[in-house]
Amino acid sequence: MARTPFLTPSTIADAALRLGDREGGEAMTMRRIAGELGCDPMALYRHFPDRMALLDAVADLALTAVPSPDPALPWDERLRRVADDIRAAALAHPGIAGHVAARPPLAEQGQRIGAGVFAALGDAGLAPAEATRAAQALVATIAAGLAMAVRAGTRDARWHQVSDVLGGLPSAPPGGELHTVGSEEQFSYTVRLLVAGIRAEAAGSA
Amino acid sequence: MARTPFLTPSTIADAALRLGDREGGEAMTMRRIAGELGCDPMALYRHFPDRMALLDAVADLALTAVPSPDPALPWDERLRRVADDIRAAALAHPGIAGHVAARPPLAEQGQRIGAGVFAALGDAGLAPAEATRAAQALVATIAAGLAMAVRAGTRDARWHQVSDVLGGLPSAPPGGELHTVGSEEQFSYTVRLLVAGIRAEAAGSA
DNA sequence: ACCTGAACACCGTTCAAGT
DNA sequence: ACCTGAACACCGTTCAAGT
Repeated sequence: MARTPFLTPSTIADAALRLGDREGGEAMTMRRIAGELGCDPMALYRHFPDRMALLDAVADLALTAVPSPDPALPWDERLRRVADDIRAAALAHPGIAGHVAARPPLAEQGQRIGAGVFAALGDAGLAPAEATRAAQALVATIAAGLAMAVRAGTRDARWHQVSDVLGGLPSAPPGGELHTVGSEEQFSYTVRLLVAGIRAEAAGSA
Repeated sequence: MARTPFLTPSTIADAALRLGDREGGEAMTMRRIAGELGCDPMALYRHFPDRMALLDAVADLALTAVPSPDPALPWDERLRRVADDIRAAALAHPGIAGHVAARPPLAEQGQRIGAGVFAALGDAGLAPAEATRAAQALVATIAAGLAMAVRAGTRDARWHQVSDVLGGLPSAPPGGELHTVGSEEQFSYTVRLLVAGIRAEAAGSA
């Protein structure tokens, strides 16, 4: 009676995302996802080769909320916005955010967003080969910032020590000025640094 | 007879690192680390509160090979070198490299290296509060590049698709020019972009 | 003080059937 | 074609003893 009539990759990913939202990332086991759907754990293996592939699909699903970069905006604004949007979309689903950070999705949504990033870098004046490298750098940076946010937001107290460690060094600033590790401000700052580097690169090769 | 007389955090971390080097990261379970030492798995809990804390110690141990940045060098050269050195030290121990990337060590070695980074950023002309933010950005970038290298180097075929995906976009470069995801070149390029951004930031606030 | 051993409450995944 | 159920080979960790 607790069984759903259909089982598709999409209904499975939906159920897993829902479960992760409700009970956290560690709850997303094959057994408990199956429980959410009212089916046997093994039924999932008909639609995904293994657990990682299932989580990849959930991660991609979470990125549907990210708008495609608007070509009417300046390229640097587009890059900064897409970074913020990816961060926000991932953190809206804390259960899968860690997976998004650890394995940037390359499925449907990932490719859509990647194309927007690539176009923005082209408009920045980078040649295709440079744009590819810069896109990888940007993906890595977004992933890293997101990973920090995920851990800072959950129970990794170690991350609060980063500020303490740096703050304890000679000539450190008064504590109040520190940006929290994983904060939106710190994320935006890092992306801004990278975008400034891209601008310098584009100017250098122009 | 297969038992070691002493069990200390240091001998445990050594054994775990050795095991990881020999049999890979997944082999570093409490049970198998204990097997390497010839002791009961529960004996490890007398020296570490849980598995994560043990792996943190192993990760920090792997960073002993990273030289402290040489203050005689220009600040940007110092930053680029320490990034390369961290990457090399982590990849020299593939079993723990993923953990270094996922949880940048904050213990003894991490603090030593962090102090060197902070000093270099001060020499770049950044005020302490800015240097703290930039140091966090650099740590995030190194961690992200390292994470890419770890996955590209092991069995995550998905990562080779990144180039394919970007390469399949309109106006993509000829395939041969692409830097492999996770390569040393791509890592250095990303760090270089960030350092260029830091330089721009320092110039702007000078 | 330090280590052990059995047990608890789980995992992902394979395999042989079921309908 | 699609799903099930039992089983395999593991996990991290708690708890009550041992020496």
